[in-house]
Amino acid sequence: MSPQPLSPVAAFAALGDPTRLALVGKLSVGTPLSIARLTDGSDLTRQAVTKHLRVLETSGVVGKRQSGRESLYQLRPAAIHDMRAYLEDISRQWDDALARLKAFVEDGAPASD
Amino acid sequence: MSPQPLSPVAAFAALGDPTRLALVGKLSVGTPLSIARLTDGSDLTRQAVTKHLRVLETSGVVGKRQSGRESLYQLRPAAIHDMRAYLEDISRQWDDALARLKAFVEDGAPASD
DNA sequence: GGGTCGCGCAACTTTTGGGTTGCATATTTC
DNA sequence: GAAATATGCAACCCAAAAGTTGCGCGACCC
Repeated sequence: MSPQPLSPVAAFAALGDPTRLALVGKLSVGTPLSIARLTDGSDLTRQAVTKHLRVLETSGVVGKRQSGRESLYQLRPAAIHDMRAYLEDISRQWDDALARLKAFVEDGAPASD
Repeated sequence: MSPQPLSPVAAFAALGDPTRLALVGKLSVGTPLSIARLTDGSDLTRQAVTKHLRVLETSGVVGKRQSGRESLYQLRPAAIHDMRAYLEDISRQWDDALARLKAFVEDGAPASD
């Protein structure tokens, strides 16, 4: 079966490449696509695309399914969701920090514990 | 001034490294931190950290400010926000696609135009 | 069955990235 | 002003990533 989302790092790294992000874009339309299909628009070799897909699959961003002679790839929204959650966590921490700072400035040094 | 968020690709790539993601984590507490401060926990050289910070800055994830002899780095929530928005866009496209598929299955082929 | 289509594997080349070391320089501190 | 701090810059090293080519093989179409 497809690997569950691993580290957020791997997922971010997976999207941190123009080719792979483009692939994710194509897959975001929902329809499972074959390697040949995914290679079409690009100016890369099928092999290059294959390698990128492997990276996306390993990081849990996409899933692979075999259908006859073709390998169909599909987006895994769970991975996307996890990344979003991670970023939201960072945002939240930041907002909390700002809120504490604001309180500190307005109320004058509150008890620190 | 600090560069505005560039491509989402650059931002994702910036977070796609354990060291840099850790740096972002440290900076998410809100307090601006110097390079020496950011290097403390790590087992890397200050130079290595400096390079990573440069990547984070170039991609717009963090901002740099000079204070005397030290360089203070700070998170740029706008960049984080942009990444979230990007991921949400992908999620939305996916959900829409699924909804269309569901409608198709339940209602039987609706007019396609 | 023969031709074509879609892939996988392996070997190899070329960039890019992560890290280090060494040295120079501006700021602080005493 | 001397010592200590906090950085910046440049040259280098090594490993990993991106991409290509060549070849073999199962799946499909007529």
